[in-house]
Amino acid sequence: MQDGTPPPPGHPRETDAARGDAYARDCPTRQLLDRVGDKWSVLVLQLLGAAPRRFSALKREIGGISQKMLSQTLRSLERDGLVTRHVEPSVPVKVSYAITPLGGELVGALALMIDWAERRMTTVLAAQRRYDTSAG
Amino acid sequence: MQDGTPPPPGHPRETDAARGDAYARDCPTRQLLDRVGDKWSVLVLQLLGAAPRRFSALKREIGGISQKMLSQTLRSLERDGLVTRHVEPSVPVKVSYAITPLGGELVGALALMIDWAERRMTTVLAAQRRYDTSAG
DNA sequence: CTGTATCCAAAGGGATACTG
DNA sequence: CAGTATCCCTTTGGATACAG
Repeated sequence: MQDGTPPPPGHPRETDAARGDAYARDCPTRQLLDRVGDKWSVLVLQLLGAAPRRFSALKREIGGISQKMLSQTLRSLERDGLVTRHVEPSVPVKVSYAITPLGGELVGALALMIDWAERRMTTVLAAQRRYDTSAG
Repeated sequence: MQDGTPPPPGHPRETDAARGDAYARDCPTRQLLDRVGDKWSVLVLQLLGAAPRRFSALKREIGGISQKMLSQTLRSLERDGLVTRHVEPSVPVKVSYAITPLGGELVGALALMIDWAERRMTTVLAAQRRYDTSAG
């Protein structure tokens, strides 16, 4: 990586050589994906990005998510400062979640990726089939 | 989801009601994250997005990735049509990987997300610390 | 209604050894 | 050099039961 191959843009510079494990671990992108690359986070963020919702509404709309995972995902997003939690002290209790400004930013930053997925995933699926049949 | 809460933008419409598991499974975003949300794919895509590289170069630059995972990640990206593999029949053999136009598109679509991560992950980390100390 | 706790199966991923 | 195969530990996440 010293003249022929330019480094990829947008990474923590490091002293460049001298260590091998630098690139992966300080990488903010990896830190982000460690948190929202799981099975449900982006889905929840998107829904909350459109409008605040109750726990049960999220559960119903996502469909396929377990109570445990929804709870866990929401707690994680709350911890990250991406969503807020509001408890209405009624009986039974009502809890609603909303996106924070920071979370809204992230949803915005994910928009292009989501767009790409919607336009191109069929192409990817097709490539897979080609690969599987020709090499399979 | 019929008047008060608008649906989030950019999702497969469905017949809307009648099934619970719709939202999650047809979602192209989930399909994408299932493939590139893993530990190494985005990192590899970024590197190859900047310039083609040999297997060993990737291994060295990423540092922390095992041979097995690099191989597996590259195979998966190749299968998805995001990178190409070129074998130079020398002894020992030299294999280099390059991004495809489709893969380049994806790297572009991820740019905003990566940008956000680099600008905001410290904020997220701070939020986590606040959450952890206040809630104990 | 909104969780938490437990149990368990499956997937992810590292270390190591081996191959062309 | 560029993989593949194996072993094995860790993590993820679903099902279920229970609680405020």
